[in-house]
Formats: sequence, C-alpha cells, structure tokens
Amino acid sequence: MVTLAEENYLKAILKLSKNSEDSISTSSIAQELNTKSSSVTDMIKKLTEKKLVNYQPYFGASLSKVGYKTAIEIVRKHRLWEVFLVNKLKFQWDEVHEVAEQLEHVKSKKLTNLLDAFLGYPQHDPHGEPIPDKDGIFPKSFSTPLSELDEQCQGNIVGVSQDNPEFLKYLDSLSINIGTKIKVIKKIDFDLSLEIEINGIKNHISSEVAKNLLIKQK
Amino acid sequence: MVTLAEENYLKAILKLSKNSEDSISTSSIAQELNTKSSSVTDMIKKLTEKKLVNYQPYFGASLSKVGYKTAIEIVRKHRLWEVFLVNKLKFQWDEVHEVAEQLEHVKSKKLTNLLDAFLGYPQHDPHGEPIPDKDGIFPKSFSTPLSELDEQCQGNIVGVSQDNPEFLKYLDSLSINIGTKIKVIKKIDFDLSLEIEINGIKNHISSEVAKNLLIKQK
DNA sequence: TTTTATTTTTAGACAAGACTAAATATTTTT
DNA sequence: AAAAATATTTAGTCTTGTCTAAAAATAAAA
Repeated sequence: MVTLAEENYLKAILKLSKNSEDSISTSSIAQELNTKSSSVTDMIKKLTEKKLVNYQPYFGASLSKVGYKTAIEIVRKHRLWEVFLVNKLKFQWDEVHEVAEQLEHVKSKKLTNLLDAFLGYPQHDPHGEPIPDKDGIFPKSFSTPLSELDEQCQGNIVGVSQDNPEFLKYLDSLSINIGTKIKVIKKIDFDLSLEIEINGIKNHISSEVAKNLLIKQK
Repeated sequence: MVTLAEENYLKAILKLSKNSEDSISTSSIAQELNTKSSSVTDMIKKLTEKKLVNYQPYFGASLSKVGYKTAIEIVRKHRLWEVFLVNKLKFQWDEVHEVAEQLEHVKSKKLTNLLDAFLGYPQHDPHGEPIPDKDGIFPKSFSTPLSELDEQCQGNIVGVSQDNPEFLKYLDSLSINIGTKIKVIKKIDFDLSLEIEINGIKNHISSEVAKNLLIKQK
C-alpha cells in the first residue's frame, strides 16, 4: 500500500525528472514539496525499502520501474479529473489544481478507466498537458515552447507547462488561452523576451513566460 | 481543519444517532469503525476540544450543531458521488460504496455544489437514501420499511437502508432493485419473516431484510 | 446491598511523517 | 591540496491516530 505522503513524493520526483536525466537531489525534492531535507531523506529511505525509488546516499534518488508506473498513474488521474472539472462541471482552468490534487489520490482502477471513457479518452488536460493512457503511454505531441519560435512565425497555443494559478491568471490577463493564435513580432536578444501579437494587439512577454507556452506552429 | 479520521468518527456518530435518540456509547462507535474503545475515547476528546461533539465521560457522545453540519456534508458528498458513479460512469449499485468512501473526503464546497448541479440535484442516491441539499435539508420521504406493511399490501421499492455489498448482492439474487414492485403475501408471526411475491414469483425473506427495504405503498 | 461482570478510561508504547540541531560528506574556493 | 562553504544524513523530539494492559466506573446479579 502506497500512502498519500508517499504518492506525493513519487509525483515530485517524477516532475523533477522531466527536466534532468540524472538522480534528483534531496534538496530539490524538499523545495518542491515545501518540506525539509531531513524529512526527504527519511521518506526516500521508506520508498527505497518499498522498491519504489533507487537511492544512493548523498547522490540523490530516481524512480524505479514500479515507482515510475505509480507516479504516472497519479498524473493520469490528476489530469483526467482536471478535464472533468473544467469540461463537465465548468470550473475555470485556474481553479482546478487544488481540487485535482485531492482527487488524484482516490484509489480505484475501475474509477479511473470509467472516468477516462466518460470523458471521451482525452489526450490533453485543460492546460494542454498530455494525459497518459491506462498503460502509462503518453500521446505524441507536436508542440514547441513559444520561446523557440523565430520572428514573424505564428501558431496556436496548445498548452502550458506550468499550472500554478498565478501564471494562469496572468495568461488570462493577456487574453492567452488554449487555442489562442499568437505571432512572434520580435525577439529581444538582450533578455530573450518577446514582442508578440494576439488578435492584432501587440504585447511583451518575458522569456520565462514564453518557455512555458506550448505552440503548434503553423 | 477537520482531519480524515475525525470525519469518519463524525460520520459514524451521525449514523448511530439515526437509530437512537440518546448519546452514543464508546463501544458502539468502536464497533462501527472497527477500532478499539480506547482509541474512540481519545478521539472523542479531540472532537470535544474542537466543539464537534458533546461528551460526558462514561455516558457517551453526541454531535454538536457544528459537528452535525459537518457530518451531514460528508453524507451529502458520499451520496452525490454514488449518483455520479452509477448514473454517469455506469458502476453497479453494489460497487460504489468503497469508492464513495474516498471521494466523500475531498474538500471543496464549489466541487460539491457543481457536482450536485451536474447531476440535476438528485434527491436520492442509487440505494434510495435521501441526499441533503446544500443547506443540509433532507427531502421529505414517503417510504415505509417493508416490515411494516400488512398482508396482501403492495408497493414499489424506493430504497434500502443499508448499503453493504453483501446485502445488495443478496437483493440482486432475489431480483429486488429500486423500482421493483413487491407484494406481502403472508406475515409469519413466529419470527416476523415475510412471504412475498415479485413478478408473480413467491419468495421468503427474514424480518431483518424486510426492515431494510423501503417501500412506497400503493 | 454487596459481589460480579461489563464498559469506559487512563497509562504507556508504537508507527508514520515532519521538524530542529548537530554531525558527516561533498563541492567549491583559494 | 587544504580550507571554507554547501548539501545530506543522523539523532532526538513532536503530533496524530492507533494499540494493549491495567485501573476505575457503571451496570447487573445474587
């Protein structure tokens, strides 16, 4: 049996594994989960006992095969519930995170798979993040971060790679949503920020924001 | 903040309060939750601290006003989720209990109320149990336990007052479901068991079962 | 109304998770 | 390559929720 706390650690390690290939450091996990390094060390040991992570003292941890499967399953549930909340219950896309954080821990394979079917086997959540299928396979994605587009190129937003409410609200204030058509007018070499155009209206966004906007180029 | 364990205690006390007006004994709560009396005493003290129950040592506990509201809210969520699972996801009525036990602890007023709306403000769950509205008010019910019907009287099953899977599977085996028309042929004075007729087929059920079948008399 | 039986509470212990402070390792700087 | 800085782990404590065994209170029986 995997406890709630353990599930959150696995999810954190999975998330951190996305950006770097090697083992995940104790402190980065601590930061991700707003906890202390000593607590992380304790928990990593428990997860190692349970064969959910591989761990080398002082050199960080990584998910085992079983740990990876478990973590993916949680991500799958999180994103399916987000689809449910937005598409069926009409939540706003910036309101769903906290509720989905709770729903993702409900344990029932049958529930997850029937929910998936009920929603029509969606491939992306309301933020454009890919939803793994029941075997843990992600749909192929054709998106690029906006930050990699050249000047004068354009495309449609298909997703964001962050779903914290502040970021999403900021996007709303720029009229950026899933589906929004966006054009890169100019790249500022100095700080890699972008001048963009949406519906004929020009705006300026930082490279940090551009990196988290996923585009399907046209 | 009310913890998961605390919520389960409140729910148990509410359930036990249905059958008896007075305070609920430590041992009955222990039995309901498959735990030990000493654990119950500990928890009751915490709940008393939090003003969720009224407690007199050696004489049991009862829900405070706030405790009652909290418990009703959990019941509301449990039953709404059961409706969702059966009506939308097509679970069988005897499969939903365990999953609803988890879903009922998800904390979000908005979620509960939007789910209620999405389901069309149902008044009863798939077992016929009444669903309190967002103010905690139960719909009026016109049902009677089958055990109180006189000989030769009939009506339709509108609910059951137990939702453990064994009981529900037994009902299935008798072809008893919500909506089933049922007629009392004979009452056996000796043990209060009943001879009944469903779709022209005669059967015999114990008084214990009859007490848990809710009928709308015709 | 004593004695016996049952129930409830207290006391002490344990596991899960988290924290602080101190001790080790590792990395970086010089 | 040694010293300083940083990161990680260990040791010990705390809270929540549970348990067992013993003590105290209540209920039942003689």
